[in-house]
Amino acid sequence: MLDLKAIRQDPDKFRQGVKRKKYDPALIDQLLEADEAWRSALTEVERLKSVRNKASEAIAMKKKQGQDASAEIAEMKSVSEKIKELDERVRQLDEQVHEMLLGLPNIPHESVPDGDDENDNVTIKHWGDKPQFSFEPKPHWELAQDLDIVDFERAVKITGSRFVLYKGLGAKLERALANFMLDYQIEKNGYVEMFPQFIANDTSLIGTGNLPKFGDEMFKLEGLPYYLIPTAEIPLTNYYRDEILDASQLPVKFAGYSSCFRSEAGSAGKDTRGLIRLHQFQKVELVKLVTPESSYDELNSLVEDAEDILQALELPYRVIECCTGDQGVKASKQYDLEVWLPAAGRYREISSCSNFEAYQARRANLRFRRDETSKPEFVHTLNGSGLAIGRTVAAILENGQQADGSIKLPKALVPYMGVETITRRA
RNA sequence: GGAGUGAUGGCCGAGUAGGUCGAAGGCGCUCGCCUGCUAAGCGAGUAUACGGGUAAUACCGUAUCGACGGUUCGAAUCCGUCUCACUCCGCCA
Repeated sequence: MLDLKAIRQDPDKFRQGVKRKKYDPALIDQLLEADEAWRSALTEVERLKSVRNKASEAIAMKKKQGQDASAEIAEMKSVSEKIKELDERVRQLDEQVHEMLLGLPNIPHESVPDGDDENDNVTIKHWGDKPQFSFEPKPHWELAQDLDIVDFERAVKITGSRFVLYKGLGAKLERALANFMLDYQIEKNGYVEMFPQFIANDTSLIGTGNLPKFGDEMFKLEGLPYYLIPTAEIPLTNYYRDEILDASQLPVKFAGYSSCFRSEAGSAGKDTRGLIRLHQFQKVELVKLVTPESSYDELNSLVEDAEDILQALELPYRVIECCTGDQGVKASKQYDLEVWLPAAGRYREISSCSNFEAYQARRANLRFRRDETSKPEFVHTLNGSGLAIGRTVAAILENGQQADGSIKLPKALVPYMGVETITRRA
């Protein structure tokens, strides 16, 4: 959510910001119009309430002295009715303004490159050497099925399409990656480990910006205002919702492992094979709550924290700075990490790291106080995947494959896996 | 799932025959005083949001005693619904 007061003060800045985000700048003017109507109604009803309060006091005084106050009471009766009507109008207008505000995207940081879509993103870094094969590299789903470490067909029987079940060393690889990623972030980068619930209520989802606009991307529990979380960002960012933190608590750094559930509405026909796009996947998510002045430095270090994992897993990747048109709606600035998938012959997003500035903090009422006497201020929130585990499995399989179909594992995983290669069980 | 109790400011805790209650008192905290150190003592202050106002303060107004709705000229106080917490019973990993 954007700052309404800031929009009033400098509408043009927000018209342009919204436009850069590929939203209609007229939204700002509509908002200001509704805001104006709300404020004038509010001023009027508050004036009437002031009248009423004074009259009530006078009535109380008269009664105490045993005098008759029926004239005043009769007069106030009509005032009260008017207040009731106006109160309702104020409520409606307030709701309208609030909804419009919730529907607006965050505006991009000035440093973000302009662009329409992913083609305008800027590659800012490459890391690692793409593996060279003396044979035609296989896609990860073939490797996995040949090794009998995932089962797509039976997963469909159990649930439906876009689900997968890991088996044997595949299941162990999932678990090993989760442990490795968590251990790394906790021990090396100072994150606090969190294991959240996988179901969150609507208020939490409004707090992070997934509602009201993106309800159809999530699975909702029937008859309840509860959703399966699309990412651990939801519980971790909402952990301190409606609280005022002490400045000494910042930065808050959480690393949380969870399953993530996405309905993948509108992606029919895309990435239908393999581990790339599923209704359920697991992920280690990094979330930070920081002071406003430090948030861009914190974004850089967040990207590095995610890169650490890719480097430790010896996976070639590149870092992309997302252009204004390809950023998430909530983000002020966003970097994506894309891992190399040799069989596909392309890079795929494996982590997305964003600074939301106060966009989420304002929605979730996440504040901090610099010292005892200062006013509460909104924190800045950031998050990034560290990493999406399904796609990491895909990358390890495709990059580590050998001529005989076995998989050479990254050294960092050997202690977690107990083997150096994944081979087909006899 | 059944039965009961409760929800007040940063914390504890008063406050129901409705009327200066934003709310007594205590603790904590901030500032000042005092005391050759420390402790104690004394005085003052100490919520949040929104609107108006201002260069910014000041200031003015409104709202907030779990949430929502109702009664009333007026509600922390009365009525209804909901949420949450605690206790007991049942059930379960």
